[in-house]
Amino acid sequence: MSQAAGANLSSLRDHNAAAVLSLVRAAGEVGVSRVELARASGLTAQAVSKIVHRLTEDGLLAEAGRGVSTGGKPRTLLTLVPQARWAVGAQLGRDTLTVLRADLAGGVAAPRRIPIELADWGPQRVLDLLAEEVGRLLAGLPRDRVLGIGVASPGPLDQRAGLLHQVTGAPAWDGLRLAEEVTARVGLPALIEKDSTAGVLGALGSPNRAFVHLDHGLGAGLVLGGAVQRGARTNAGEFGHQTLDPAGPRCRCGSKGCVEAVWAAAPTREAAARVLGEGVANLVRLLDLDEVVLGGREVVAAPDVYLRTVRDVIADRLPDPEWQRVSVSVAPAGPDAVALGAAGLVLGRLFG
Amino acid sequence: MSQAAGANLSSLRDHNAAAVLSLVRAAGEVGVSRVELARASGLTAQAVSKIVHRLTEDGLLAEAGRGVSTGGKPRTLLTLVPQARWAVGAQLGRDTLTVLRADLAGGVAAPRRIPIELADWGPQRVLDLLAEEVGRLLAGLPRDRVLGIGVASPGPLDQRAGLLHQVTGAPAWDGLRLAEEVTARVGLPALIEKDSTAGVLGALGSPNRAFVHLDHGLGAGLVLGGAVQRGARTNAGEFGHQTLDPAGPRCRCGSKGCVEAVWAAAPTREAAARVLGEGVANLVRLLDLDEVVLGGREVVAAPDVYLRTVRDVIADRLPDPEWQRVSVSVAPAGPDAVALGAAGLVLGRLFG
DNA sequence: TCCAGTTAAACAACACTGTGGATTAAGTGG
DNA sequence: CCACTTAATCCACAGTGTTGTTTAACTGGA
Repeated sequence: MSQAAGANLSSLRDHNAAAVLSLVRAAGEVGVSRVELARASGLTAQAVSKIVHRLTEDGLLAEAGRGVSTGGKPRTLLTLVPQARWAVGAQLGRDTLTVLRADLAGGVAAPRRIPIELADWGPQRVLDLLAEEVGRLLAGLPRDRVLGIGVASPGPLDQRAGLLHQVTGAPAWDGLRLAEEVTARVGLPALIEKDSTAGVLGALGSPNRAFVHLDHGLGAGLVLGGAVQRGARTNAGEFGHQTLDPAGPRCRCGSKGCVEAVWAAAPTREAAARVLGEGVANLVRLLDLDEVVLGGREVVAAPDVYLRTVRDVIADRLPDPEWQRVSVSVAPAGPDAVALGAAGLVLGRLFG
Repeated sequence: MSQAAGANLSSLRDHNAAAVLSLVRAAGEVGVSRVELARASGLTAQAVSKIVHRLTEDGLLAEAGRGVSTGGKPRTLLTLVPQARWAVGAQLGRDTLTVLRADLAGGVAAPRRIPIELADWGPQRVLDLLAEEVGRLLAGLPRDRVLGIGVASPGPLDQRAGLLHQVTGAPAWDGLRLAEEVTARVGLPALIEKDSTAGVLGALGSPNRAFVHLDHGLGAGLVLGGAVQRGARTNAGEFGHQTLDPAGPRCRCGSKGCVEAVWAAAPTREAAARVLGEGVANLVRLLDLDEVVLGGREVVAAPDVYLRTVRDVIADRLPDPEWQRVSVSVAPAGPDAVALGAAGLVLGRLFG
């Protein structure tokens, strides 16, 4: 419909390599055999054999023991070599800069959270600090094993062009070519992403899932049909400004009764969690999700309240047993979820 | 992330053929040259040449005049041969069966709307009628030029498995293997789709768009990131059951203040359209859409009211000029939009 | 201990994809 | 008439996954 892009033989090779790599990653530490890869990918055994050979030569895969025999030669198990490649992930928060290194398996190394004043300090000082931290993070690592850096930022922004729009309350950052600036400073390919969207890439999960980000505002990162959804202007996920109650309080966006405004005005955390639950139930039903991951500062502060309440509201609002099968969880990486997702954005290119 | 499917050389060929075909379709009756196709697809001129040759032999493309010379040999323009292939589209409505034939360019031939009683008549009678109509529709057409039939139905349903769930108010249809039944009766490959989702395929459009379907209920069909979104249980688009006002009237789904309930309770059509506008504004903002198409019986009855009001509400709710660029329109195929989309589902396979 | 049977993985020849360089087709303009 | 330009094709080729065959490694019964 849109991306009528042709593919050539090297695209084909890369695509299949990514498919195999992705399947091996999904298998985790247990490993998978070549036969299983062939069956799951639809490729022939011979093709898998060749692809695995190439990936092994590149150091991305390794053999890890054998499976049990079922009457013949036992399967040779393959696993990812997590530390064959790295990606840097960063989150520019209003008052915190988070930086970390992620390996191929999504493992976090050397996470750091540094207090900053995003609005007051302005881009130069913050980005210099970022570069310094990245330098520390990559000290001693061969540069050709570092795929790049992903930077998550509050929106709105232009993800494709790599530039920021008017970040609320931080005019100095307006129009900044963030991706270019970062590349120039740290010497790595840089990608930028809205914080809530980055969050959804922080861990593997269902092809139809959302990351609900409770920080200063309310945002959502969406993976639908197996693909990250950014929308026409790369600003999808404005979950917080869905009208939930036309009689509700006025929101900073100008409208009345946005989820975010109602949530912020709730008298107790329990009540706020119920409001969130309503919004999440809407989301689940509209997009037919089967997984919702909660993250962000507010969730980290009170994971149990949010988890329990959101589950309750969903059970209440979606009584059909078919719809009950929605996994609601808290992002395992906790306060690093968004930065890890930013790194995941970079790693994602290897996995298709 | 999910579909780690491998691809082989024939997938590659089909993919590129679809890409080229899709570009030619997008060019419309003006036509495109091979050089332009090469540039747009990223393929080499030679590859495009070969692909066009194959497609021309299959009768799908034809040369249609020459462009103007820019100092050298003028470009040979290519266009789709619309009637090289056909697809049948059908919509099972509660009180109407719509059947039509669509060509490759999305042109409608021989549309028919027949009064039925979906719930009372039951599957056998309705499907026999469908088969009869399809027979009439395809009389004299070589069968190998008919790609298949798409059938749109009220949800919920399992699109992948091709079976219906409990269609509200029509228990006789519950659990019916609709795709199989249709194939058995009309002798064509059959695909099924939720009516609102089918609607979004009724015409070409933005890669991030929604079809908002106002019929007995309110549904939405979503194309995001260039792909139709069906969700985990292939029931995405439950737009009507988004809570819009917790103090609103009780909905047939059990919740209170769903968009659908508030909409249905509106005293005037103007008021109903405003409610719809609120819901659409939520949708646009959440998913960052740049195109919304309105369709369904209620819209056909009063297109102007809905069009104007929805545009007004969006302008009001999304004041940022960046967000203003949302095209709101009424489905050009009018009452045939959903059936045409069902046919489009089948045709879509040719275009990737 | 041997050996037929079974399953996994690799080897070898091959078909078919798009690619790159050279060639032909069909115009423009002096 | 001819140099020049642009479009499209011809031809040899590199590289992908595929098919058919062979080797590796284990099970289990004689």
